[in-house]
Amino acid sequence: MTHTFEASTASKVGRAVPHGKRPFEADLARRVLNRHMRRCAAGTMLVLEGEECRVAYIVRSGWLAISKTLEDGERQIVDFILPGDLVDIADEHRNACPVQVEALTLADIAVLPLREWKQLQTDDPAIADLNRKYSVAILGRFAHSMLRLGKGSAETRIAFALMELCVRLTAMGEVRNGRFHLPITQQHLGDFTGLSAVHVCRTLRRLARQAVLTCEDHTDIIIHDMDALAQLAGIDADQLEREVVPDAIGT
Amino acid sequence: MTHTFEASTASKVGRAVPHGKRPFEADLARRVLNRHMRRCAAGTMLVLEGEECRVAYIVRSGWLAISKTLEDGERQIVDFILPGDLVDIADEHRNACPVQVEALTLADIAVLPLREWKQLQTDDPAIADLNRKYSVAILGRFAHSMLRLGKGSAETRIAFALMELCVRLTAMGEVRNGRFHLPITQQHLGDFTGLSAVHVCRTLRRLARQAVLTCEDHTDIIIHDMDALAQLAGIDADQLEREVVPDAIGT
DNA sequence: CGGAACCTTGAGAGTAATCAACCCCCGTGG
DNA sequence: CCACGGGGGTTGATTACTCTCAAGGTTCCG
Repeated sequence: MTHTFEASTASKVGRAVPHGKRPFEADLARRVLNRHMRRCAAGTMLVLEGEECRVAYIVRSGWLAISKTLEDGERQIVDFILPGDLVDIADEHRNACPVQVEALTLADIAVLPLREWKQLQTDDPAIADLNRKYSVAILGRFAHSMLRLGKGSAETRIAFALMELCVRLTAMGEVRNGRFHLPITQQHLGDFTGLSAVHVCRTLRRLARQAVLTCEDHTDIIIHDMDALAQLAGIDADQLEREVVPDAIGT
Repeated sequence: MTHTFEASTASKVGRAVPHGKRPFEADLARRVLNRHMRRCAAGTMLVLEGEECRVAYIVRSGWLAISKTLEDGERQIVDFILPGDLVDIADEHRNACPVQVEALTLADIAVLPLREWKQLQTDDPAIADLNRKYSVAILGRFAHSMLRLGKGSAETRIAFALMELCVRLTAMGEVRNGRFHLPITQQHLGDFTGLSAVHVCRTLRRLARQAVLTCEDHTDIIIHDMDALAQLAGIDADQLEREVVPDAIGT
């Protein structure tokens, strides 16, 4: 039973609310969360499209994906969920969830029944506030993604996806010298950017040839020239952080 | 002063909550809304990207677009706002809105300061509930749009866009025999589907040649074969309604 | 050692963008 | 009344980007 909500995660999550308030670190929240921890293998489906969903997820470790599938099987990843993130897509008023949620890596997740999750927000206004920030951040990410999907070239989309992940991981303290771990395949990146895995590969190689970034061990990304990447993505890194990272909202 | 929130609109909006509850028809709501009515010419920018936004909009008549622009000027329409819809993108915690809101046609809009909007929700739980439904609907529309933008062909995207609008307009009673008014240019449709205006035109003509639909007067669409359109869009019309129309959520 | 999953690269095909010309409709002003 | 201009829409020709198919490479693991 190693996967409880103790120090390491609590401090990481706590960073989401910098100025002294750390909702998920509060005794109450930690106790509730620990009661619902669950470990999921990579590939586990947490919510299937069209099935009902009456729980909220708070991720302690591992990456999740929220995705949606076309009738012919083509899949679009709508959002990546990183450690410390909150997934609140449940809707008590309907019995069919419009999206799918799956674990991309081994993941430790608190699975909160909707009632307890609401209670937690009622009991601790800071948690309600955090929830609002996550909603705002996800809307920001959606708008950005739609813009790139609709009007961006392959280079723009890849550059943007990497910048978004880099900015979010930076806020979690997971980036050192422009280097971060990317525990997903090129296929996943393609499902997120609307490109084929083959073209993701080509685009990454082209960026590497331009000395913008390097891929290492197929699992790490090192960004050498953030300005060039921002130029390709068509966004300023600071602005992106404000619009996409819950930690940066309202501070 | 013709643009007050009286019978015609109130009943249309009221349809959003079928079972006897009609929040925007209640005396209180109507009085507050009428105090803030504003008429906007086509092309009016209500919110600029990057500027602060401290108001909510409730549309009485006319179409709006929520859009986002790339540095090179390419624009993506993220969502269309129809009569009776609610736009609540304001965030009291930051001073830069991530998207732009503009009137596509002449429009009558209630512009509610955030404080009054919140008060209204506090005073009338039915309005708070309505707000939640609109949030859920917009998320559903975003997920669908992202899927089509990422993985759909031009035909799929156009078919989906028309189906979404048809379904939403049907819920408002604005569709008769598959025919509805589309007060936007092909350029707008292109900005929404991520296609060039030229290719929107070609695709519409192809659909017309296949007898799926007809365009009339450049402003009306008549859908002859909804099943074929649904097939192309990759979605069932009933399912789409449940996921995209606030009226249909939680009923 | 064999297999599986993923990455890489090349060649060819297909889709949508761009450029360009023309049309139509409509409002304006001579 | 008509000439004019502007905004959309339509169509064709050409270009460019991305997909698909295919083959081979690497790493990891049973």
